[in-house]
Amino acid sequence: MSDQPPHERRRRKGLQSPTLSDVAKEAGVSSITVSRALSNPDSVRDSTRERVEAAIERVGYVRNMVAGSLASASSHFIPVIVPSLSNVVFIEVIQGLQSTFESHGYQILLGNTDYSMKREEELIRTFLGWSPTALVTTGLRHQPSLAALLRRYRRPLVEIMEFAAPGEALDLNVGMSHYGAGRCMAEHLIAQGYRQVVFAGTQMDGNYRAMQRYDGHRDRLERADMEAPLLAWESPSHFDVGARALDAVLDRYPRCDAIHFADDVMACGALLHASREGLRVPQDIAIAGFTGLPFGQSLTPRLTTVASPREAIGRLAATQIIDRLEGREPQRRRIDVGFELIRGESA
Amino acid sequence: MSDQPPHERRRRKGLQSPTLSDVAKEAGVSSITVSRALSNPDSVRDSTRERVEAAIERVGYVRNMVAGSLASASSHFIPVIVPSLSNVVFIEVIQGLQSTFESHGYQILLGNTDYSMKREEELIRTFLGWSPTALVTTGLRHQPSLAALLRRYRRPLVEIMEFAAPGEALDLNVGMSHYGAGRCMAEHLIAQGYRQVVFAGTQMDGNYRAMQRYDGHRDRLERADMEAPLLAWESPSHFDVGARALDAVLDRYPRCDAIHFADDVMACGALLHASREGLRVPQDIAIAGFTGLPFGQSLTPRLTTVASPREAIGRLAATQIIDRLEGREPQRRRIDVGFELIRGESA
DNA sequence: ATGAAAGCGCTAACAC
DNA sequence: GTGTTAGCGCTTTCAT
Repeated sequence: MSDQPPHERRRRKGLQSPTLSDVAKEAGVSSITVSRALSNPDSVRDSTRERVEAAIERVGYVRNMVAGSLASASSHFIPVIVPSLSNVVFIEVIQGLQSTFESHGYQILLGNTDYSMKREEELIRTFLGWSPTALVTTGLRHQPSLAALLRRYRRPLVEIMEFAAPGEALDLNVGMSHYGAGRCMAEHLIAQGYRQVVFAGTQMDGNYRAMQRYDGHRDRLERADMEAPLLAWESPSHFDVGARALDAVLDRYPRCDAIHFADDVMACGALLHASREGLRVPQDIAIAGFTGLPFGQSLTPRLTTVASPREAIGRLAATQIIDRLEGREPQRRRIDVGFELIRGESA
Repeated sequence: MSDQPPHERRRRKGLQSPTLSDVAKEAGVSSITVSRALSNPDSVRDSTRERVEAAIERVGYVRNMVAGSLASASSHFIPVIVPSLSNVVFIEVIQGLQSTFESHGYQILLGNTDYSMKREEELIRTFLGWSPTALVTTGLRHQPSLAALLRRYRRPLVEIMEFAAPGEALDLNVGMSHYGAGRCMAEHLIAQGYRQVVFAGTQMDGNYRAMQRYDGHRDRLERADMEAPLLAWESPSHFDVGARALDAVLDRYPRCDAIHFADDVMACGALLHASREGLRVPQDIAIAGFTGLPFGQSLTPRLTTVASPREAIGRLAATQIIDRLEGREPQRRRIDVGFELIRGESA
C-alpha cells in the first residue's frame, strides 16, 4: 500500500523518533534482523550484529516496547498487588520482588488495594489489559468473580504472604502460616507464665491475616483454659495506636499481665509509651509483637516478636515466576517460608 | 499451520480474548464507536453507550491497553525514578504520587537507581520506550547525556526533592533547600550553646543532598568560628550505623558536645544506643537528625530534627503534571515545599 | 542466518 | 454522532 508520492510520508505523529526500519536501512539489513539482533543476539551473525549496533547508535534508536508487546501479545510487566504501602512489610516484599525481576528485565506494576477485595479485582482487571507476563497478589482470599477470572489465567500467578493448604492456592504460592505464628507466640507467653493475655490489633476485618494470628493465639490460650480477649482499632497501625492500646488494656483489663500485639509498630509504640509512663516491661506488663522490624530490636528492653522473612517472600515469589517463564517448572508449587520467634526481654 | 479455508482466519494467537470489533459486532456499531464510548463517553449518544456497555459485559471484553498506547503513541505510564527504596522518605513520596496519579488513571513505573546516575540514565532510556505520559525523577543532577536527552523531552517532567535555582530545573520542580535545612539545624545547635559539633552521615558521595545539608551546616558553623568535622560511612543508613557513629565520635572527638546526623534513622540509632550506654542526652551529648520520622518523636527524649514534607512533595509533583496534562499550565513551575525545625529534647 | 508479508488491537484523521 | 480507512512499530509465520 502506501502509494508514497515523492518520499517520506508518515501520516501520523510519526517522524519523531527513529524506528526499527530506520535502523535497518542504516545498517543495510531488514528490520526483522534488527529485531532479532536486539531480542536474541545469538541468532544473527556477529558481523551483522555489530553493524546493527553501530546503526542503532548512529540514529539514536530507542526501542518501542509498546509495539513489541502488542505484536508479541506479552509485555514485560508483572503487576504486584499489595493491600498497603504504609506497612513496611509490603515495602520489603516489593524490594525482594523488584530486585529479582529487574535483573531479568521485568517491570513491576504496583497496585494498592487498601485491604479491599473489590479494589483488588478492579486493579487486576485493569492490569490484564497490559498483557502482563505474570501476576503477583497478596493473600488467598479473593472475590469469587476474581477467583474465577484468575483460574482461567494462563500465565504464572503467585499468591504471597500466606501459606496455602494443598489445593487451596490458584497456582503458585509463597508464604507462611499466620495461624501458626499467632499460636507460637501464645505458646511462648504461656511458657513465660503470663496468665491474662490480651490481643490488640488494627483493622482486623480487612487484614484477615492478623485475624488468623489471633485465631492461633486464641486456640492456644483456650487449650490452656485461658480467655483470649481481643481489642481492635479501626485506624491503621501506628505508634500512637500502640500507646493508646496500652492505656486501654490497662484500663479495661487491670489484671492483664501481657499484651500480644498484631504487629511490631503497635508493640513498639506501646513499649515506648510504657517507658514514658514509668511502667516496667515485662514486670508490670509484658509486650509482644509480630514482624521482626529492626527497631524493635534496638529498644530497651528488646521486643519479643515473631519475625517473618519478608524480603525472602519477595525473592522466592519472583524466582518461582522466572523459573516457570524460563520453562523450568518450580520444584515446589507451594513454599512455606516459616517464621521465627525472637526472644527479646519484653515478654 | 492453520490454513483455515473460508472465513475466520486469525493468523496468530488471536481468538483468545474478545476485541473491540467483537464488541462492536455484538452491539451493532463500528469499533471506533466502542472505542469512543470507552475513552470519551460523552461523545456518543446515551443509548449507543448503553448498548455498547451491555455488549462489553456480554462478551467479557477486557480493553487492550497496549494496542491503545501504540495507536495513540502514549501510555498512561509515568516513570518515577528514586535513588532508594530502603529509605522511608522515598516510600512516602511515592505514596503521595501514587494516590494522586491513581485517581487520574495513571500508573507509576518504579525505577530504583541505588544512587547511581548511570543507572538513572539506563532506567529512563528504557522507560522512554514505553511512551510515558510524563516523567518524575529525583534531584537536579544527571549525567550530561541524560540531561541532553531530557531537555529534548516534550512531555511534563518533574525533578523532585531539591528546590532549584531559577533556570536550573529542566522543566517542573518540587523540593526544598537541603543547604538551608543543614544551616537551620546548625543555627539551632549554636543557639543552644553547643560548641563542638560533628556531622555524621552515610553514603555522602552518592547522596549529594546529604552533602548539601553538610555544606549548609559547615558554612553556618564556620561563620561562628567553629570547626565542622564530618564523619561518613559507606553502608546505607541504619540504626546500627547510628550507634557505631556515636561511639566513633565520642572516641575521636572527646570534647564533642553535639552530633548532627544526616538523617533520623542514624540519629535514632544513636539516641537508643546512648540510652543503653547510660549516656544522658542532651547533657552528655546532644543529638540532632533530619527528616522528621514519627518514631523519633516517640522516643524519650524526643529527637530534635528538621522535618521535610515528603508526602506533599509527591502530591504536588503529581498535581503539577496533571495540571499540565489537562492543559492548565501550573502557576509556578518551581515549588519550594520548605522544611520545619522540630525542637525535641535531644538537642 | 536472513527476509517478505501479514497482522497484533487499537485510535487519529477525515469523511458524512 | 458515527463510520471508513490507514496506520502506530513491532514480531510472528513461513520461506529461502
